[in-house]
Amino acid sequence: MYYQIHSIVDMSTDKKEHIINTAIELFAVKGFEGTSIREIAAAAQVNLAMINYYFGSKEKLFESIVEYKASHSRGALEEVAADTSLTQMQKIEVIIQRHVDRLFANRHFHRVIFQEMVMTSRSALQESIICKIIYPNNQIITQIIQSGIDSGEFNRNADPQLCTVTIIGTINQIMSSKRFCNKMLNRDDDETYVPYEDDAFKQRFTNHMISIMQNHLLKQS
Amino acid sequence: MYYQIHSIVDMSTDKKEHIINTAIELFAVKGFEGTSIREIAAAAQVNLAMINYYFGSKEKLFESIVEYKASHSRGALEEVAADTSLTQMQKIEVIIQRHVDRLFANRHFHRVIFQEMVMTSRSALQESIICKIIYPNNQIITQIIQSGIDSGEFNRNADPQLCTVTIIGTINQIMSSKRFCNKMLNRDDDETYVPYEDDAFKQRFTNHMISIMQNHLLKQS
Amino acid sequence: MYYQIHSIVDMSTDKKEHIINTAIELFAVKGFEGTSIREIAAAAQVNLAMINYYFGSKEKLFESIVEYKASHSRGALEEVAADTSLTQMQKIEVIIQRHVDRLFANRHFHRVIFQEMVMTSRSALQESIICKIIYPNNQIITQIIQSGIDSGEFNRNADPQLCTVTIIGTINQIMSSKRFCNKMLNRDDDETYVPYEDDAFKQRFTNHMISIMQNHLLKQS
Amino acid sequence: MYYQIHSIVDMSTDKKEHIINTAIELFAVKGFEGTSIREIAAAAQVNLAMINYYFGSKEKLFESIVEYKASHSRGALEEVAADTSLTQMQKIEVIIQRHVDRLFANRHFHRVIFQEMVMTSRSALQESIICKIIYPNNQIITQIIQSGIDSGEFNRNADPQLCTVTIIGTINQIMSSKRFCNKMLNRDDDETYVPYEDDAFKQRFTNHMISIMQNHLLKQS
DNA sequence: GATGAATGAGAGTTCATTCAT
DNA sequence: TATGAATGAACTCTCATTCAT
Repeated sequence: MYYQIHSIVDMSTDKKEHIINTAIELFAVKGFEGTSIREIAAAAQVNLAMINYYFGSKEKLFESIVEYKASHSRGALEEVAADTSLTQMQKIEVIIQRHVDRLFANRHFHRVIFQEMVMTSRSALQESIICKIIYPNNQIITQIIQSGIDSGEFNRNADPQLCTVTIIGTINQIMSSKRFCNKMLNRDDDETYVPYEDDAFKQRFTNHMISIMQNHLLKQS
Repeated sequence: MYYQIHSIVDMSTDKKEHIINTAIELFAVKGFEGTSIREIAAAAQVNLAMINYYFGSKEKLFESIVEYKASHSRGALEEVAADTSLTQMQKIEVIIQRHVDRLFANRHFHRVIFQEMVMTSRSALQESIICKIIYPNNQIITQIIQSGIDSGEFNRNADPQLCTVTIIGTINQIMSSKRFCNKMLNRDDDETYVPYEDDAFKQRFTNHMISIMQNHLLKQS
Repeated sequence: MYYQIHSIVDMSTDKKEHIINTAIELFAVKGFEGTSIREIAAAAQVNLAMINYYFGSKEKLFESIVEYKASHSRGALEEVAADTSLTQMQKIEVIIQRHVDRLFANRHFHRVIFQEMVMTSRSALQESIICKIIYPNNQIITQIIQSGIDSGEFNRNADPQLCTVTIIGTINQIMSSKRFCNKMLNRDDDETYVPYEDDAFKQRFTNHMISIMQNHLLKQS
Repeated sequence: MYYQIHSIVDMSTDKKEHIINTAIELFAVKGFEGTSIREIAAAAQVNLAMINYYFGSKEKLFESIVEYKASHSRGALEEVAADTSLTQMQKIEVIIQRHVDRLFANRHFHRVIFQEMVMTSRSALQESIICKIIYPNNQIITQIIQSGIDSGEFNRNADPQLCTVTIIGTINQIMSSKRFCNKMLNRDDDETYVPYEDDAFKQRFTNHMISIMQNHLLKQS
């Protein structure tokens, strides 16, 4: 009986997570405005009113998604940044690698976040996304580059802020649309090809990013 | 009577353009889903039914926007690509410069296009955006880089397709959100600052992009 | 064909009035909160969206009712007040007579207005009801009584403001509930008896009101 | 164990009263329809389901309020009516005085009752309000007046039933809306003025009511 | 006895679109 | 060509209530 109670408590948490994960997929495909809570409820096979019951409103559901994911990914980059056994360039390399890994694996969620960041309306959402997710991560990268410049490891002409923009902008561009990605890679004839699931492409992309940053940041002998 | 018809045609062309320009601004601010044709009609001071009458539907209005803008910007890059007096690196530099210029000047329109490209639903829109606007431009850049590699001007390890992604991804990242941009530049305390109107920032950004590509593409002596 | 067009234009106005009249009856029976615009639409046999199309919102529909009725009843009392051929007491008598007549005839509308005046929430509605309908009428009565006192026709101990409250409060009490009214008159056994349609009762009530005010206002010889 | 049960019973009685008092205040401000049991539960800091558990439904909660208050105020008027040391006029004076006192002090509750009496729907509520609270009180007043007429103390032309309506109608009109009241008294500029808490106004109002009834009921020598 | 979770019904509102003229 | 009127569908959200524990 205790276990029964326990499992029900879990079910409640599970249900929330279940709704969140369903919502992420739908938001990723159809956008925030384009997805109705009716669809989410239907897809998650829960009552329509449950969503407002749990999250309060559609916007708050979105914010819950942001909180949920932010809390699950926090500390990934800090660890690397704090690792004194690595050169700054090595840190950048590891961060690129991990970032690409993470985004390829969570591409649905990432697209949701990216879409809302791009949207000018719904300021509250944009604000929380930028402040809670995007900016903190970017700041870590910027500071590593700044440290590299200060220590003489990196080219003093490099622009730390814009280098960060290049790193995440390139990744975001790749993530922004499967169709765009395939078109660019001349794979648009193959509907079934998903670049984000192709390890070879992931390696190729990671190499490109690392190479770009090495060439730009490192002093040339 | 001929003149009458003619003037009416002109009037309706003007009206169409007027609606298109109004719609671009609203779509840019509130997104496609977030903007109702009621709002567009009100802002353009035309009858609500006019819009469906002229464009058929909301989606077709959007496609008209794409067509309209694509037809107005076509041939800008081809000219540069065909200029035999320039080295491939110089072509890249010019293209970066012009692209940044153009996007900063038309940032409202650009954001609309970008938003819809990111959205996975509304396939028809995405298809036409990618095929009519994004891909042709990218292809030109990719081919220039390929030519540079083939001629030995560029590093043979460079990845032409991903280099193109880096160029437009970095710019898109900057364009995607004023708030993000200001946050990155530590200007988020100043609500009135619009980076896209700041020539100094435009220069700084252009320099960064050119520098990145030079360091990456050019062989190091 | 011209007449056809004309009749259609009228239909539009008619439809608005039709909706208003339907809404008055429903609001009177079930209150503002208790009546859904779905019910109003069904009862008026118009499309649900029409109501918002015409009136903007449920609250604005109510305000339209107030405006509509206020504009139809304006000037009824002013005329009496301005009639110099009458003594102040005669004016009061005529006003009581007409007020009772009017309210008995429009008891549905009156109950709606009264209900919302009593409701503390929905301040905006209350405000407009009091300022546009109740207060102006009351002010006229108060001023007549004041004039009577000033001219020596009325007892100087009378309280003009509270006398007005007595006049309209007594009528409102009678109008407030058919069931209450019948209970008071020991007619609660007869479900079909509608006091507001009984001329004998109307006369009895009018006489009572006039008698009360005569005894209170007129100096006793 | 007995004590435990006992204490729980006491607790639940307290809780019931607590809920009732919270509900009275909310109903008075926002009306019956306008107040959700969620709000009541939140304001009373009890579980939402508690209210249905204790009272069965929202309507039954309201009836409980009526019962509760009716049982707490019963016998106030009977006492006066039965007092043989008073003339009928003195009884009317005392009743007016006490009634005004009681309503001014319990104006929140009174407004709830009055609102629901005015509402035509929810017959059951209206029925119990009229039968359990309003009618019994009114009947006492009516009978006193009838006794005065029969004994020759009062004017034989007076209408006992309608005189009762005038008494309670005037008071209800004053109680129905603070805003109306202040507007009538030319105090609508002062948001903070609460006439029901102003002893001077209470005296003025009581005097007016007594004066009206004296002038109307007493034979003029 | 007491409660958090869950639900179906219905609320007001807004939408893109169509129709009659 | 141009438009005010009208519509049906769908939206988010809140409601009173119930149920399993």
